[in-house]
Amino acid sequence: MKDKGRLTSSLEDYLEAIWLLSRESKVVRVRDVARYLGVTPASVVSAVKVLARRRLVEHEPYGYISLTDKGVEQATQIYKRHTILARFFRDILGLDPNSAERTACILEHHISEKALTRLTKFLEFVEECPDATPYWLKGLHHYMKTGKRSVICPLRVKQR
Amino acid sequence: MKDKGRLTSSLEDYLEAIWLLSRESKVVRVRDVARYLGVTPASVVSAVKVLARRRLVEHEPYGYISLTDKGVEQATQIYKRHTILARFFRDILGLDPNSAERTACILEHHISEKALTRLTKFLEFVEECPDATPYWLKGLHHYMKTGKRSVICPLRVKQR
DNA sequence: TGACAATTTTAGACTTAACTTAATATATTA
DNA sequence: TAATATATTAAGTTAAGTCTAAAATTGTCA
Repeated sequence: MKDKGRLTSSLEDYLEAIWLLSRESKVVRVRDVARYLGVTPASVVSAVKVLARRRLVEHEPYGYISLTDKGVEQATQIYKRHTILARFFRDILGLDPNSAERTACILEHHISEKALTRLTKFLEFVEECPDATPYWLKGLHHYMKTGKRSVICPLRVKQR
Repeated sequence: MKDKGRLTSSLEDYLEAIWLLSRESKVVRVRDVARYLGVTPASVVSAVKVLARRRLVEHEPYGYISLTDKGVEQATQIYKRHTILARFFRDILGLDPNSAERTACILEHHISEKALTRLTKFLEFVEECPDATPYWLKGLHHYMKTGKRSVICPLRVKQR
């Protein structure tokens, strides 16, 4: 039994779409996915075939598409990658929401589990610490905007 | 005159390789690139053709490969993306050097200019501030390792 | 200098991925 | 049950990235 490796970006998009749609509609049809992703139904069918071969979705001809447990797990992971990245670029790096989203949409297919874990911890560290934005983060955002360090930040002066 | 859009990941790798090799060897031949990237010379030739069509490299048959100004500029950009990402994942997120490198090698082909700018500013903010590691970063690293916040960090307590 | 070795190029083919269109098949429902 | 919506299949396209094998060129050195 060979390991099938990671899904392609495209297949991840299909899986993610199915998952997202199934959270709103109870049932997901080929047509829904096609509309959502802006492709023809035929494309969805062949993608679904691959996903089914990998036991990520179940699909009987002319029926609904449903996720297996494995499928849900993997879709969840993809979506988590997406949200973590979006939050990082938006809340930490101060990218506008649209750019942050677009960035997340691309990078979510390429970031490793290891890297994601660190990013997650980072966000946790920032967002769950005090209930307000940490001083240093304010300093960062001020620096991003003005190029100057706020007085609050550099408590320590270059020694020598 | 249509815009040609971004290079593919693969072509970026070729361009980057040529640039890197030209910093050590004065001249770069097809063979060098092939060895460096682990592909056949034939593959290099067809890649170089594409790069030449885009005026990123110059190459007369059976001759050396050299970068145009545009090529240098673009290669430099790619490499910058690489180093910024590697530094971020290594120095900020505390990923081991190998993982950080691998992550950078992949993401360098996908991150947008906008996102990179922010990341750059972030590193600048951290690395050029005091001459030592900022308190909060120490706190972050401590948190990454132990899962606990150091006493230094949470000065502010949850108010309600 | 001339032949052998190394290198480069070309031609052709292969694989994979991701699509499409157009025809056919199945469901739904008015 | 006929019309409509939806799904599937078959076949083809485009593109990227690679390879092998043969041909062309260049470099070297006895």
